[in-house]
Amino acid sequence: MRISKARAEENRERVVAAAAKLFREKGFDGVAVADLMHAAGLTHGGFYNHFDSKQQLEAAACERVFERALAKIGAVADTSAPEARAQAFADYRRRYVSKAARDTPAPACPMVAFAGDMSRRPPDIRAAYARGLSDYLERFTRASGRDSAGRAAALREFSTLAGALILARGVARDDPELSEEILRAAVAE
Amino acid sequence: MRISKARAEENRERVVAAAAKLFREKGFDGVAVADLMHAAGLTHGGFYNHFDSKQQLEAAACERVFERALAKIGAVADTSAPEARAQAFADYRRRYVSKAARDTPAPACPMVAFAGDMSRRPPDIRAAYARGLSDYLERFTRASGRDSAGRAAALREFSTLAGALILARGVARDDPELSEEILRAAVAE
DNA sequence: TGTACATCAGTGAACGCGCGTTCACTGATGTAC
DNA sequence: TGTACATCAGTGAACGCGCGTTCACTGATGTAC
Repeated sequence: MRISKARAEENRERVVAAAAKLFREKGFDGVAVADLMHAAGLTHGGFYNHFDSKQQLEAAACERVFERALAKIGAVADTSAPEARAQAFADYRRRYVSKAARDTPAPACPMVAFAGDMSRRPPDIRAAYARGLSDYLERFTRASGRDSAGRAAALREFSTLAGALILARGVARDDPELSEEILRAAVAE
Repeated sequence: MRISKARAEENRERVVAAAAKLFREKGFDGVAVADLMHAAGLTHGGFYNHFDSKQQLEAAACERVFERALAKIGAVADTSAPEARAQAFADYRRRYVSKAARDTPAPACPMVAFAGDMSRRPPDIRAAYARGLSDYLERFTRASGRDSAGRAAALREFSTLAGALILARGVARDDPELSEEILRAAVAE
C-alpha cells in the first residue's frame, strides 16, 4: 500500500524522533532497528526505504539531538540584556545538574548521552558529534558571559557540569546520597 | 587434558586481566566471551569452568579496575608529608588529563571507561561501581589535601577532571585542537 | 613409594536467539495521456 | 476531468551472522589404597 509523499516524510520524521529518544536512553547498540520502527508505528521492513543503514540513522539522530541542545544554549547566549542573560545562564546551569536531569532515562545533553562510547563509533557519527560539541562550547562560552579570554574558564565549567551529571547518573540508583552530593558540589561556590 | 590447580587459577587470573583491559577499551558489550578467552590464550568453551556468566566476569573486571585506581589515588592520599602529598597530587591531576591518558585505548580510570553506560548495566555491576566511586572520592578528597569541609570542592574538582577527559576523548580524532583545549582548561588556573 | 581410577580444566562443535539486512509482494498514490 | 498504468512506501517472512551458552569428549592431575 503506497503512501502519500507527505505521509512518508512524516513517517521518516517519526523514525528520527524515536531514534533521538531511544538512542539517548539505551545507547546506539541498545536499540534494534525493529524497536525504532515499532516506536514510530511502523514495521521493520520499511526501514531501508528511508535510510541506507542503521549507522546512517545514528548519525541523523545524533545531529537531531545536537540541534535541540544548540537551540537551547543558543537562546541563552543570544539574550542581549546582560542581566537577563546572566539569569538565564544561572537557570540553565541549575537545571543541567538538577535531579530531574539526573533521573530522566534519556539525557537531553548529547555529551552525557553519547560521550562515553563516542570513541568507538564510526567516523561519520564521530564527525557529527565533534562539530556539535565545538558549536555547543562556543555558545556555552557566550552564554556564560565570557569572551574569548574567558573561554578556558567556560570549558572548565562545562567539563564540571557534564562530568558531575555523568558521575551522578552512574550511581543514582545505588548510592542516591552520593549522587546528589556530586550534583550539589558542581554548582556550589 | 586436566590442568594443575595452580595453572587453572593462573588461567582464571589471565581471563580477568584480559577482561579488565578489553572492557575498558571496547565496553562490556563490545567484547565477546570468545575474544576474552582468546586474549587469555584459551578457547571459549572453558569459560564456564571459571564463571557462571559473562555478567559475573563483568562485575569481577569492574572491581579489578577499581582496585588499581584506588591503589593509585590511595598512595597519594596516604603520603604523610604534606608537601610531598601536594606534589604527588599535582602530578596525579596533570597525568589524569594528559594527552597520554586521552589517547590510550583503555582508560585507566573506571569512571571514564564505564560511567557512560553504567545506568544500563545489571544491579551487581552497578553496585560494584557505586562502591568503587564512593571509595575513590573519599581518597581523592584526602589526596587533594582537603578535609570534610572541603569535600564539595574536591568532588567538583574530580567532576571537572573526569568530565574533561571524557569530552576530550570523544573528539580526540575528529577535532584534536578542541580536545587539547578542553584538557588544558581543566587544569588551568 | 607405586598403582588404579575418578576428577575436572580445557577443547571445539553445536544450539538457540537476536539483530541488521534483503526480498517478494501489496495496493494506494502519482502521472501520462 | 477521467482513465490506465507505473511507481514505490509499507509489510512480514526469510537470510546470514555473531554471540552467550551447552555439551560430549580428552587426558593430565589428584587421590585412595
